[in-house]
Amino acid sequence: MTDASGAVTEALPEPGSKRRQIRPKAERRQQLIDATIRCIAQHGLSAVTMQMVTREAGLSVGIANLHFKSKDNLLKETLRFVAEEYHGGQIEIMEGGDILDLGERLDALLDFQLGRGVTQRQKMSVWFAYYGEAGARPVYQKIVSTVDRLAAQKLEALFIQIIREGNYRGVDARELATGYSALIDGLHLGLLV
Amino acid sequence: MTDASGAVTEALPEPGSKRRQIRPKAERRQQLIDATIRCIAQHGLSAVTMQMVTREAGLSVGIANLHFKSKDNLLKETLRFVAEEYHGGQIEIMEGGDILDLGERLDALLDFQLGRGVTQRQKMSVWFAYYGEAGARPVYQKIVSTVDRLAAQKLEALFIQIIREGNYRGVDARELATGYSALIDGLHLGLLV
DNA sequence: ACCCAGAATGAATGAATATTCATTCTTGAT
DNA sequence: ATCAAGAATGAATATTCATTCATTCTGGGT
Repeated sequence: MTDASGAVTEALPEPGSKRRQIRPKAERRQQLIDATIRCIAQHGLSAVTMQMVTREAGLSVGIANLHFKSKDNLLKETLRFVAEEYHGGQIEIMEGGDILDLGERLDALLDFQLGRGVTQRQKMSVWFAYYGEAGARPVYQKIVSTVDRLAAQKLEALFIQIIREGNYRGVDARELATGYSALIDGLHLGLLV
Repeated sequence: MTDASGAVTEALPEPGSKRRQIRPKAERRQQLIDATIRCIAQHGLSAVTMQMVTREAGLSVGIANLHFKSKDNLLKETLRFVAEEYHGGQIEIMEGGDILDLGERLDALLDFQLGRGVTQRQKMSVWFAYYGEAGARPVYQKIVSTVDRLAAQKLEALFIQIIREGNYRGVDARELATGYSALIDGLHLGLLV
């Protein structure tokens, strides 16, 4: 095919190229999960469709059911990814040996929890979208609560250390951890509106 | 019609009666909103269907579109109802003249916010279900933020009074109000999982 | 006793969407 | 070069669901 000037067109694979690319399974899964996150953040969990997600990922509809077996499963895996990433990051900070001072460690935790990029904001949208459905979906509840409980334990452990080190009296580490978590969650929620 | 004993049956409209009842518009609207709240709490916002809501209300499918013009509108009105009830209750406590002692007033507020019946829990589910979608739906955001802002102002006013009365130093009422609200929201969230 | 405004019904319609699968294409091994 | 394995595609299918509307029913007014 030639254009008006007679030059041969369609030479380089431009952005919207239809060239079929074969990539390993793991990469495609992540690509689809990332697309799902963006779709949920932008359109809301209840408006997400398979077509939407696969288009966002630049792939065909069939592929989502090839790598995840259903829409339900894709959503579940997306929640698992976000949950593990968020809580995993916290846990790494809390038990990581690279920061020795406890005060600094708490600062780093706060920084991680409240630091905000577009991506972070998107993940929070996803997080709360699932919270909204958690009451009705035991599967979601289980994923969230499993990973949540672990982070809560680490946080309590951190507070226990801080209390001991500072010789504070009359403070219950568990209550402190609960309150701290609730406060952070509430602040996140406020950022969404 | 008579049964074996000769007595006249079908006298009283038993529970599952098919007898068509005509009721004023306002009553039907509330009936449908209540059913919607229960459905969202039980099945999640994204799983709610018109059939589900009308069956829960014990009415036919057509009626929802008669009183609300669409599903979208029914959901919007349901959110408005929950938002106004929740924040209206808070505001009433905060500016109500029936409790004069400020400490007691704060206690009453806490009681209202954390007191828990089944109904309260259901409403919380609804509340957070909408939060999850708020990022994607300007309409929801507007409803929530409008009513939210007002409650935040009243809360700040209450804290200003308390700070003045107690002669506390170095405390910012606005920050205190923000933190208090976030803490309450976070605790509610925790209760859902 | 009769009417009728409008409340209520639910089968039918059409649009949206998850899922399937026959086919096409890519890549690495031989 | 050729081939096979399996990754990717997207048109077709089946299902689910919001919305419509022709029809039925109710209760207050006359």
